[in-house]
Amino acid sequence: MNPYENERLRLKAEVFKAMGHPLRLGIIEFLQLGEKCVCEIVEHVGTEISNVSKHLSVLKKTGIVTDRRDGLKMMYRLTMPCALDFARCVEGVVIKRLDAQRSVMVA
Amino acid sequence: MNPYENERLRLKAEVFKAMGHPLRLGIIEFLQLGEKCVCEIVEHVGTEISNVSKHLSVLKKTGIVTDRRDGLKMMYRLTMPCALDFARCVEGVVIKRLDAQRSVMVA
DNA sequence: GGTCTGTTTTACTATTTTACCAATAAGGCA
DNA sequence: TGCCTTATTGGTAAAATAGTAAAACAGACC
Repeated sequence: MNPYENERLRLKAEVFKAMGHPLRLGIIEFLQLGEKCVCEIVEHVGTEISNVSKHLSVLKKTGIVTDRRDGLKMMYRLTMPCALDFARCVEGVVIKRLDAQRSVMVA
Repeated sequence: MNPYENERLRLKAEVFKAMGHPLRLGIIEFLQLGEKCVCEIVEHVGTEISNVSKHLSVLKKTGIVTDRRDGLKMMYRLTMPCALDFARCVEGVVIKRLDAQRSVMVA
């Protein structure tokens, strides 16, 4: 593994890592509905606005979302559509695990 | 966001998080070539075997890989093919950033 | 049983991430 | 200008993660 290869993996891992938090994933899914302001995102995910803002900056840094100002509001939108394709795929795996958990709980 | 929704996002984020480490991503890409033993993986990624073992357990826990014993060796293989599709997609984004970095270095 | 090989687990330290709260922008409007 | 709304940044404590080395484990083979 040469330096270029290491850097490639590091950048790539950064994208996955950015998506690897429930709140950030929730934001990404919400943004599928279209451009949203921070205030709408806060309302949807239900946590401190400062917390949301920081998570948004993580997503922005890796290029998953981008923002623009609209008056007082900052509008965020997705810039990596393929992220959603994969998210859908993972969904299948996750649903299985959720069902398994429910079976255990019911039993 | 109800409890089920939260749990769904948590599990889903776990998959991304597992892929969000350069070493683990390197392992995943290596396993595209087919089933490999821990010793081969160690040689490929170039770090302590105990470290590789721990990363493998993370990947296994989330269902990205699975293992089987073959004599003394533990063989690992991918179980989430779609992970690769997304990885390829992210690749495009990453390559752009890498190129940008190189431009800066050259300039 | 004893020993070798291949792998996992444990114990430890250093670093990173996270959530919360307070403080600080930055734009709109009286 | 002053004040309101919206969002970001800084600080801090708690929790999670990563890497290393040593110990433990599991199967193969004598």
